[in-house]
Amino acid sequence: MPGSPAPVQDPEALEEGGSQVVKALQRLREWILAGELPGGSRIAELALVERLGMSRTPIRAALMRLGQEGLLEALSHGGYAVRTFSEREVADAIELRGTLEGLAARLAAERGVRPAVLKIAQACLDQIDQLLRPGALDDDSFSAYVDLNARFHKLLSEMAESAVLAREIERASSLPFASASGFVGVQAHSPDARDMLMVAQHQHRQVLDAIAQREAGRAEALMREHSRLARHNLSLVMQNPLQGGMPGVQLIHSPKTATKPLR
Amino acid sequence: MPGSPAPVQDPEALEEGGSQVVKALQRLREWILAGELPGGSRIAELALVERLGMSRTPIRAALMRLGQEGLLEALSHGGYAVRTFSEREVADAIELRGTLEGLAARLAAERGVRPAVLKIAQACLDQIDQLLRPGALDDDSFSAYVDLNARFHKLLSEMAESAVLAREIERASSLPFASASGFVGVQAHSPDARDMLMVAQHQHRQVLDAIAQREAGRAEALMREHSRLARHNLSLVMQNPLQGGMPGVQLIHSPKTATKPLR
DNA sequence: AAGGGATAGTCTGTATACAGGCTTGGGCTT
DNA sequence: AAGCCCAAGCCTGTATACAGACTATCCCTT
Repeated sequence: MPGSPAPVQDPEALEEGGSQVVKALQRLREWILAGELPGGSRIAELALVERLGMSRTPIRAALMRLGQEGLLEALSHGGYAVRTFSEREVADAIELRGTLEGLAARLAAERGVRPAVLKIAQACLDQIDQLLRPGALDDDSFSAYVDLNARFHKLLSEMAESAVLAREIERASSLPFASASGFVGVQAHSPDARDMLMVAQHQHRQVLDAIAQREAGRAEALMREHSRLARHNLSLVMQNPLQGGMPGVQLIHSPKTATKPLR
Repeated sequence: MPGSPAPVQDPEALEEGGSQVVKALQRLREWILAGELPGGSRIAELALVERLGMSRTPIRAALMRLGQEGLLEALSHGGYAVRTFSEREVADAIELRGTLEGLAARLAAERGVRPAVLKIAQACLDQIDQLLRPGALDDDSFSAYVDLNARFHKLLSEMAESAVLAREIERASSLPFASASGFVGVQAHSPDARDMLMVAQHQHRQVLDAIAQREAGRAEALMREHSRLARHNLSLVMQNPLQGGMPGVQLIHSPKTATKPLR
């Protein structure tokens, strides 16, 4: 009998994170990327009811959303499983993001960008330059770089002033290893780290210049090429599986591991 | 008291369409594209409970999904509204699809396609040729063309053998006016109709040839250009708003109509 | 008369109950 | 001993109940 008073919303549950659905989304994403909920494992809603401390309804909503995001795989007979990715699928996802960002850069160049917006982006790049000064490359700098890099990429996607495209770029970047900043930390402690970031930063500058100069084709090509850095980092990780580089790596399986034995 | 027996699933409800969620999705899409549920109007779940004859749970699932598909807009204070699109947004969506299909064509050309698959695509184009023989252009032929055209585009997206990309192309084509076949019927009764289809068919042939010859750049450029036909049809519709061309046109508003007064 | 506040109605987010189906384990048969 | 059948348990899809919040209308005050 549902008549029991049952506080519909635990006050503490709302403390942060808005609705229960949002909270479930965040926690689930964390768990999947951290490797709890290992790749390929089926997700039982009831288990999540316990672990998340909420009812099935918001959990189901979160699972649906993660399914459409691509982090979960909808099983044919109902339910979800944590998805795994082949190296090629990850490479394709990176290529996809690069293509979309290239399109955004091209549209921005063709349509023109307000000087104020260009200024903001340039300021963002200036901050990155500060971080990359020789000898200032500690962990904090890396973390700051990741933030600024994400910000610059977001600014670029907004320059096209296309809600449709911006949304799709965000979608394509939702997989952590497809996102612009996903693999940056891979060689955080490699001596080559700074060199690669310098290359990336050069590309940032060139893209912004191309957009400012209304050189659409150049802007597009540059953004595509820029995404190849992530792909390079991907192959580094796969060849040399040193841990800790990135959340979610354990979801990438080598090609020979069967993709389908899930069920 | 929920103890009432309450047949959980009305047997008639299952007759066709699988689960209730799928049924709700189909009906809602129909209604939105047919112009019931006009653009901008808020969707009340309870009204749908009556009209769809099912409970709120599957309806909510369908609404969530349509929201992520882009046909509905999530309101800030909860609930959904039927989304409307500016002409530029539609043009961007078409450009997006063209870009993604271009990427698929390029990947297919780079990676190579099994001869058997190429044969199937060629057979598909042969069938379209048959339809386009002079003088055989009635409504049935148009309907058949739409089907074959959709099939060819789907074959192309599969040639890249990238699940990630195929999925994204399907997503980008989910808006009817962004899909490859969306605007085909626009000038069904125009004297120029056959001419344009001939152009499209020529591009189909060239793309397939480029892929077979492993000419990746050419394949990509051709698919992008191919999407410009849809964009041309879009501008035709907007200049000359003769009705009946396509389901969902009423969701496209002229740029001056405010986009935000929803709430 | 106009504006502000209070109240009632409606709606969404969440929790829970129920039914059918799939999976899994054990027992039986050959 | 191995394979098949049956039954029990769990799990998902669906329906419904409840509580907080927003909206809109109406009345009161200035």
